[in-house]
Amino acid sequence: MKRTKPTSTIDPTRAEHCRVLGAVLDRIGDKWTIMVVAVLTNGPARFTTIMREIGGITHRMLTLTLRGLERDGLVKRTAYATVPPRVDYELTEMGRTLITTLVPLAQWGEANWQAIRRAQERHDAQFA
Amino acid sequence: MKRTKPTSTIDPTRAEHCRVLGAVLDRIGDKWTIMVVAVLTNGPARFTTIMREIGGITHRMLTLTLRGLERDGLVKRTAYATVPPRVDYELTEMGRTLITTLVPLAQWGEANWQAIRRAQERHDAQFA
DNA sequence: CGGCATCCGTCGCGATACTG
DNA sequence: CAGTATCGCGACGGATGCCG
Repeated sequence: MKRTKPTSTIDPTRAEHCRVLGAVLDRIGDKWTIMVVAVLTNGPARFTTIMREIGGITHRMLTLTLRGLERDGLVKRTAYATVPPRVDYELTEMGRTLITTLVPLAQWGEANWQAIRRAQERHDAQFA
Repeated sequence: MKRTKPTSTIDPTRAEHCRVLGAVLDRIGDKWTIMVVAVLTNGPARFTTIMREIGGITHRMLTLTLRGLERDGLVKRTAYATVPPRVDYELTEMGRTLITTLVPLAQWGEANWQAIRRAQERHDAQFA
C-alpha cells in the first residue's frame, strides 16, 4: 500500500457531519435561543410571558431571537389585530424535533459537570 | 387547587435541564471546540497536525481551544522533551462520550438544513 | 514545533428611548 | 403589549512577533 500523503486521516463523512454540526451550533449556540425554545416546549406563549419565564433577557434580544427562530421555520408567529396587540409564538414540528436531539447533550451535561468542575480545579491548582 | 401566580408553567426539572444545557452549549458552542474534538476522534494527534486538518484556525486559537479542553478534562496533553518539541493531544474517556451525544444533533442538522434554507428564503422573500 | 504576549478590528448584546 | 432604532461597551478572535 502506497501512502504518499498521510497528513489527513479524517474520513470525508465525518468531516461533513462536523461541518453541519458546526453550522447548527453556530445557530443555536447563542445566548438565548435554546432558552426560548425550552420555554416554548410547554406550548404556545406570548411575548411578555416568554420574557418573564426566561428572566434576564432584554426586550430587544427576545425580539431578535424570535425573529431568527421564525426565519428558520422553528417557531411560528401568530399576531392578533387586537388592542392591545397580542402575539403568540409556538414551536413548529421541526422546532419540536430539535429539542429531542438535545436531550442526550443535556443528560451528558448533568452526568459530567461535576467531573468537569473537578478537572478544572485540578488544572487551575497547578498554576496557583 | 389554588393558583395564585400562574405566571410560570415551566416545571423545575425542565428548567434545570435547560440551565445545564445552556452551560454546555456555552462551553462547546464556540467557533473551534467541536472541530478540534472531531479531529481528535480519529485518535491522538499533534498540534500542527490538528491545525492542518481543521484548516483556517490560527495558531493562537488552537492553543486556547486545546487549553480549554484540557482544563475541562476532555483532552489529555502529552509533551515529549525532545528537540524539536512534540506534543500529543488525545480525547479522554469523557471527551469521547461527548461526541456520541452530539450525533443526534448532527443528524438533525443534515435532515433539516434544506428545510431551514427554504424557510429562510420564504421568510426573506416577504420583505424583499 | 509548540506556546505566549500584544495589538486591534469586529460584533454580540445590554441600556435606553420612541412608535403603533 | 409588541416592535424598532440608536448608542456604547466588552468579549472574542485574527494577525503578528518573540521565546523555549
